[in-house]
Amino acid sequence: MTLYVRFAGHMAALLDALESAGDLPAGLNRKAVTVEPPRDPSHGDLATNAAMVLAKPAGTNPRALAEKVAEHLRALDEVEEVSIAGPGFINMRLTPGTWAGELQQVAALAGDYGRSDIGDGITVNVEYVSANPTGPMHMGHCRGAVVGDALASVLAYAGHKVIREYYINDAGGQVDVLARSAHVRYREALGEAVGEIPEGLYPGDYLVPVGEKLAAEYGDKFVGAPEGDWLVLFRQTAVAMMMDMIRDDLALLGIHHDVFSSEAELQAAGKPEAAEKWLRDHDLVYDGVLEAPKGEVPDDWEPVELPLFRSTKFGDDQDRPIKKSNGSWTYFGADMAYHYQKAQNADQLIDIWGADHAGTVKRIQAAVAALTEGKARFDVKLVQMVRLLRDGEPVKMSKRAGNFVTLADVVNEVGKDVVRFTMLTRKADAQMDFDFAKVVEASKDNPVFYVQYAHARIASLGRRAQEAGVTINESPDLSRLGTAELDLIKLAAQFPRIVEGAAQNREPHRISFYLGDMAAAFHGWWNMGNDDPSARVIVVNDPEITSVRLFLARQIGQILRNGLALMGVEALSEMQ
RNA sequence: GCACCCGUAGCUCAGCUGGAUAGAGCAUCCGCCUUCUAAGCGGAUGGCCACAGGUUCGAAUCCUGUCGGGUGCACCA
Repeated sequence: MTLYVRFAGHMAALLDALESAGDLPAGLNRKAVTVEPPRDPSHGDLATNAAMVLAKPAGTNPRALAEKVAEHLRALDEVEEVSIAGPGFINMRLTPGTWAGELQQVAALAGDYGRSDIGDGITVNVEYVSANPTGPMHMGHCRGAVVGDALASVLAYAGHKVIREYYINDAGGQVDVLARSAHVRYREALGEAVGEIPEGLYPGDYLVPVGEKLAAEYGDKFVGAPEGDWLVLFRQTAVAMMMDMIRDDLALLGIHHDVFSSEAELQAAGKPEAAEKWLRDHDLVYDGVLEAPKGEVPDDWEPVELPLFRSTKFGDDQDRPIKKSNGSWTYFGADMAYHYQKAQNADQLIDIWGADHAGTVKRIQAAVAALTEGKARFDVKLVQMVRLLRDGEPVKMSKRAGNFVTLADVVNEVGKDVVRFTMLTRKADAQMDFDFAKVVEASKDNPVFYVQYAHARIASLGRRAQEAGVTINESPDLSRLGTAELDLIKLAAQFPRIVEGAAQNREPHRISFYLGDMAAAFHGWWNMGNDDPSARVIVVNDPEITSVRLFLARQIGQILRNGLALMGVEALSEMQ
């Protein structure tokens, strides 16, 4: 059991004791009680706000209550010193042995140090990427892919059951365009000079193999045939091939989804109809006419009666159509049914979306709230755009010409680990620059490098010690840990809390920031050896202190590895 | 016009789901460094947390309004 978990337990037991002694009324809400490291380390190792939070409901004053709490805390073996400060903070300093014990925990738990059970086995469905199956993945998809994947890993590590899901938008107009584009390539494969790809179709070369496959399969049967004869067939083949391509792209990033759901299949199975019926029965869908849009009204706008979902009842500013005037489902209509389906198999849902879809968040949240009757937690994480730069200059892209920067290009140029780490160096809802030059820079400014470098340094230590001829004691005497070492352990001990925070807030970037801090602290410790040879890890004439420091360094390395694993980044044993 | 995201050091960004004196890197200034792994190290300067109210023991954090930036706004996905 890790330290913070244990102290949460101490706290609960102590409050129970105060209750039964009559010092505290029973049944107080303890949710706001925390045991955390104070911001200012000079206050101590741990601090609790218990007295301040509970004093008022208990009808007493914080200092008096703090005194009683402190009394119990002083009785704990692990606690060296307790003091009451400010408005009623209770600060604790822990014994060096407690920190040494935590270090042993890292060694004992190894890859599981940081694992948590706060998820309590809850099933969370994380839907991410869900790029339209009309071409290879480009950099616009990359950040959401990485954030979603890392978030899924963090949630799993924090004790959730996680379903990684991809929604294939294979039912809308854009896949018909894909099929038509494929038809042009099909004719081309049969020897026709098709010239330039017509405006409005997908011009990319990646459809050439699709045309070839269709030609091989069907010969010239559909060359002059009406669209109705081949559209569905071509669409299916093209979508399947696009999905293969996308899966390959994702694999380059180390991303593998558990479930791929098809919008077309969802519709074929009548899921939207079922959702509509349920909503109509609950008076949440009605037939109505929307007002003309505010702001710029499109030229072809005309009032039509459509089946509308009452999203305004859930905070949206307009009711939303679930079907088009031609009778087919809107994207939203199908998506609503899709979310309902996901909610059947999961307790909580998370969608990772590009920020350009921010405007549609409310309606889908409204739909999920309606269909699950408010029972399922549902978060939409918006991921902001990434600006691609090369030496500070924006990389020009034109989607129409088909020369967008593909994900594969970027991964091939800078590597999977650099891409993944960099995508997590900013919180998801902040815009980000991705500079090809900077992300591979070997300097302190580049967190990717800095963290890897720390890990590589640690990895090299065992080797070094051996070369220096120092005999290493694998179970060293940890009472020889000094203040600088204990400070490192204190930061290391926070890793489990960071994981929990990242999981609860759905913010995987916290892991990368923490790893940056941990690496910086390690480098700082290491650099002490520059000025003072006796502060080095390897002290040739003192095998015991060398063993102690090596043990510590290895556990730091373990934590860096655990954190990097959550981000899907491999830890390097040496820098190239 | 409306909605959403954002506004923290000169710049790029953190800020642990309300805690004590708001942090890091870069830049600037001052020292040091030829090494247990080189791609540096230590220190200093720098803030009305956009602004104004409110909530409470306590606010960068929550609420309301204002200003400023970004994005999106019928049956497109």
